[in-house]
Amino acid sequence: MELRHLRYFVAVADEENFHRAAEKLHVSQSPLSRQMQQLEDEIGVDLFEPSGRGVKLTGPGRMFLERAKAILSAADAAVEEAREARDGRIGTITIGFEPGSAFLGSLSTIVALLRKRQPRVGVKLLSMTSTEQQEALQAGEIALAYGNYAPEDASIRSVVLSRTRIGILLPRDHRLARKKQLEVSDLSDETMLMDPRKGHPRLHDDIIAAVRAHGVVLRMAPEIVDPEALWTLVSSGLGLSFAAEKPAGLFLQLGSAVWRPLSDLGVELRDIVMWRLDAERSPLLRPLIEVVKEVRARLKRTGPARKRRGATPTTEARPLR
Amino acid sequence: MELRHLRYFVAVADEENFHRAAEKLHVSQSPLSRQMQQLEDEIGVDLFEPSGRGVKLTGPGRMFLERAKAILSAADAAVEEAREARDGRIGTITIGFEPGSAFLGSLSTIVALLRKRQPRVGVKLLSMTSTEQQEALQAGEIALAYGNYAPEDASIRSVVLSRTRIGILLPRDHRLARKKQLEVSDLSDETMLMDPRKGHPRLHDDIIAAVRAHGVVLRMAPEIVDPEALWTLVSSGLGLSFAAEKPAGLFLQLGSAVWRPLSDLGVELRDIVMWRLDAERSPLLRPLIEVVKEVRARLKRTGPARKRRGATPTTEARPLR
DNA sequence: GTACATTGAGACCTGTTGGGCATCGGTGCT
DNA sequence: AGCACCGATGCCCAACAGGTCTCAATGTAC
Repeated sequence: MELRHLRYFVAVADEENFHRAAEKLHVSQSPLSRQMQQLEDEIGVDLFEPSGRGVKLTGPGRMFLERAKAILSAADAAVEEAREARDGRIGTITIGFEPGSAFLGSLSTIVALLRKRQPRVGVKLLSMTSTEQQEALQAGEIALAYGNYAPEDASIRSVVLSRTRIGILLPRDHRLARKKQLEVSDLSDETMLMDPRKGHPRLHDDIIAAVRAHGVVLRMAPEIVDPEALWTLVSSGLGLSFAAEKPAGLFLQLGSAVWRPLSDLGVELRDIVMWRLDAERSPLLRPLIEVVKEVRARLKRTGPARKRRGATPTTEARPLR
Repeated sequence: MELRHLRYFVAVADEENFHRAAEKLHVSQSPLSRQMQQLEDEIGVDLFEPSGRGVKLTGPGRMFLERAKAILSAADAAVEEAREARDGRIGTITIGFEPGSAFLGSLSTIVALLRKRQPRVGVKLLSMTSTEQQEALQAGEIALAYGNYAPEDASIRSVVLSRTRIGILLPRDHRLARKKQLEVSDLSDETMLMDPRKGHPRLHDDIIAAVRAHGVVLRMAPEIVDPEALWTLVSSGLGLSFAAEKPAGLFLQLGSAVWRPLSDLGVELRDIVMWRLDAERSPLLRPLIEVVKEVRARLKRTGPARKRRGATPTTEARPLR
């Protein structure tokens, strides 16, 4: 059975007359008759019965007519949908992001802006490490990556949305809390809480290496299994923790811990958006990349990528998660 | 675009490999490639893109795949449904009935029994006069007729389910109410209420003719527009009315009117089921006809078609509607 | 009732096209 | 570098969709 059979069948059923149906279909009556016989033979059901001049549908034929019409319009819709997808009006975009370490604020701004402009384009977010992001980008599994590390690959374009200093989260009544600004050497006698390495292996390693470069060996508390607990543990005086300056906002209400910049760590947290160069030629992804560039321009205007180190410290901070 | 294109497309998309897909489809790789090119050309969308060895779907291709699978299974379902309809397992049966005058009790029994045995067969009830029934039966618009008059046509088979005497409905305190049994001549001085002729033209005419045969000319009240009001009007003493013995059940509670048999009217009300002879060869209708015959047999057993005239009268009665 | 018009089915022919075979250029794996 | 495998392409053939003509059946008009 082919769609041709259904198209012919619908025409004959509508006209109840082979000649008129043939005319409408721009074929002659004879092949039309044969196609209908073929259809009836194939499904083994009589679809038409003689009726005065012409034919009319049998009971099963009436039911088959409804189905046939549905199938034909489904076929038309499928083609139309494919064309819309080709033009980027519909589809699904998959974005890989490093959880927590990314400024989800910017990511959600990007997604919200895209949804406003391309409401029929779906967005799927996948949480992954920066290494996984590179692989997924190359494999085409994600169209956009949102994280802290841009690859050197020339086929990957990256845009830095913002930079954030990494400092230290410490109890309000800790002796170091009196200093406006800390140095790595200050940490040599402290117990450090670190959240699990597997979430951000590279950032984790970079921090450890930067500290080691200062000749400081950190005393590490056992890895925190539940990163949500980090702030609470710091507040309780169990240890200090590295943390980004920009807040996640969730833990600020508590106020029993404060954040101080680390002047000589040399590691900063960056929010970077990455995509494959060839993505810029995709009708589906072009609007998304437009949005990313606009968001970057907006951030540049409001706060020109805080590059001045040692600026006013703030208690606004969040754990590295 | 034909279903073949979709079948091939689904196979290639599933296998991500033209050779394997061709093998599965029992064609060679070459025509498969060409069919896919043809499909892409027709809808104007690239569905596949090279990927290592083999191919993989593009974004639009993935969306088209879902649609294609849906269309193919819809086509299979349509064929399966047509076959089920052919075998009478599904479908819709239209029944024409004379409203009110039919013992709807038997009709609903028949329908209920059919629904139990063929739960996927729908029943559509159309209200019509006996004349309309004959025409609709012949035209094939209804498969079954339920009414008071069977045609003489040899191509129509009819089964009498039950017979009911026609008597008189009269106020409880009417002088004739003292008699257990009335005769047509008793009506000569009475005002008769008749419901509109158009509902049951033939029954109406038959009664008039039977009365006239006794030389009695009825004094008629204006035709009742709302047949529901008949019982109330009789109770109010505005006149008498012809009525069947078997109750509709609705008006019996009132009790301010009674029913008496008319011994010499010679018109009785019959519940008859009719169908075209060729219906017995229809797989859809055969179970229905089976049910009708069973219901008749059951009625024969319980009350052998009350043929004895002048039996015990009853106040159970209903207007002729 | 007869003559006529119209219907769908069937025989026959033709042109298109789906399918097979062989080959080619390209690509990933060893 | 060699090899195996991939999809694309040219060429051929056979199947079949479609056209023309005809026919038997069935309504319809007179």
